Amino acid sequence: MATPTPQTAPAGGLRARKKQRTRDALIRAALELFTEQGYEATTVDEIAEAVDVSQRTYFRYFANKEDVAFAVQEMVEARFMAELTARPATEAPLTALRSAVMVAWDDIGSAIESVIPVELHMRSYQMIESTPALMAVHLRRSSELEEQIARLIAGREGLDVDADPRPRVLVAAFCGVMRVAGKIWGEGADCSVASIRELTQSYLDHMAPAIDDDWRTHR
Amino acid sequence: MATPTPQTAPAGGLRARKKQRTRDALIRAALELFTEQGYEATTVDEIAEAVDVSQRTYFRYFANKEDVAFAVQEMVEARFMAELTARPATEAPLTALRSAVMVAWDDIGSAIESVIPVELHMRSYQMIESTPALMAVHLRRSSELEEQIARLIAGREGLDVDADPRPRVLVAAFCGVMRVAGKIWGEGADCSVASIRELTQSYLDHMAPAIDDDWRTHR
DNA sequence: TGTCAACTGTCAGTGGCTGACATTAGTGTC
DNA sequence: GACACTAATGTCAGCCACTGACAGTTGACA
Repeated sequence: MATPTPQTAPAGGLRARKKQRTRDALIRAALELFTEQGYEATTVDEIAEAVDVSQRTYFRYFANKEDVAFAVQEMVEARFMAELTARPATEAPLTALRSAVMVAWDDIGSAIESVIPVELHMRSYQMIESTPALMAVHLRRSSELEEQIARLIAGREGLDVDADPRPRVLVAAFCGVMRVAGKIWGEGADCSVASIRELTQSYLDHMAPAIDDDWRTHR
Repeated sequence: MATPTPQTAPAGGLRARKKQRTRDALIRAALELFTEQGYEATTVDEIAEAVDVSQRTYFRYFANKEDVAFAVQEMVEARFMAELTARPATEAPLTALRSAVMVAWDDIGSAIESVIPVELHMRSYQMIESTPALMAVHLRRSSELEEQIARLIAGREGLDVDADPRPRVLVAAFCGVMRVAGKIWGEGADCSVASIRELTQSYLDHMAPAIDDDWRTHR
């Protein structure tokens, strides 16, 4: 179960706070090691040692070696889903998705900072994109999120997600475009939140035109 | 299975034929074990033992435990890419993609049969979709294929895939929709090639309408 | 303060995967 | 057919991810 209180909240008693501290330390240490010497070249023992806990303890916090790399990402996704849920039902589906992303990008930076430096998160993102094993997990996680989004969209529109293909189709197309934007961002030089926000906007603008039959008439 | 193509070709010398036989046997044994007792519950030792080779030999044919599950899939993808390459450049991008898929589905069955029973491949597909570790690899492989397709489409249209976002955007949306179709097929009861072909067609038809702003005006 | 439960460390063991080296078995040549 | 050459395979040792079992430690709470 993910920590329900990710913010600077007092977080219950001493035991709970200690746990949170260990978890955050493991994330920080892991990401630092991964980005510095590479994911494969880093052993779980090293991560555990850096935080001064046993390997066994690491595996009590994270199910496997990959999971720790997505701890921050999980926060970001939760934020997006919250924004999407909050969009008014009067908005058209694609408009709601688009707005939720845009709003989410605006305050995700500070949320990340509560666990690790944003700059480290940026480097981690690039590392994920360039590490096959992590890329695979990243994509699977994305597809699970995709399913959640489709159900939410279907709910807004009063549709049965299994009977009407449109929610899944739209969300698949939307997420596909988002993934491309993320990839291009990772390859680029500008590691700012502003740049990914802008890229997202631009790519979503291209969605409808790209589906048009003939690209040659309107260059 | 009429075998109109020289699929049963002599394939070089004895050594080469033996190698091919071992490889096919490993695939068959692995898929049979995976689908019967589950992917995780099957060890590489079991697969190797079923074919009467050493574990080390298995790893000389396949880089890891996952790879063997995608050997047939790889054939299918190659077939699709060949069809896509063969489409006339006068076709609009989405039309070419669509046509290539449709043509490919038509004769993929017999190509698969040359290695394993189609029915086993169907069960394997479902197993992949329901095994997280394999699903992750499946998605990564798909995204790599996606990149190839985008470059091919860009080439057809005389565009720079890095400068013009439309190829990647279209392909991302297209592949997203294809993936949803595959998923729905895997969940359904009809395990025929005809049914996935039909599903694909139907879902692609929904693509453009789904992107429209308002779903309520044209139900 | 003492009891309980949560957290952690240690240890042993399984399974995926690799490098090194010896052995076996097609291939081409005389 | 004997012979060297080399690809394919088997064996073995070892690393690393991951897990179950058990014991020790430390917050929580009456």
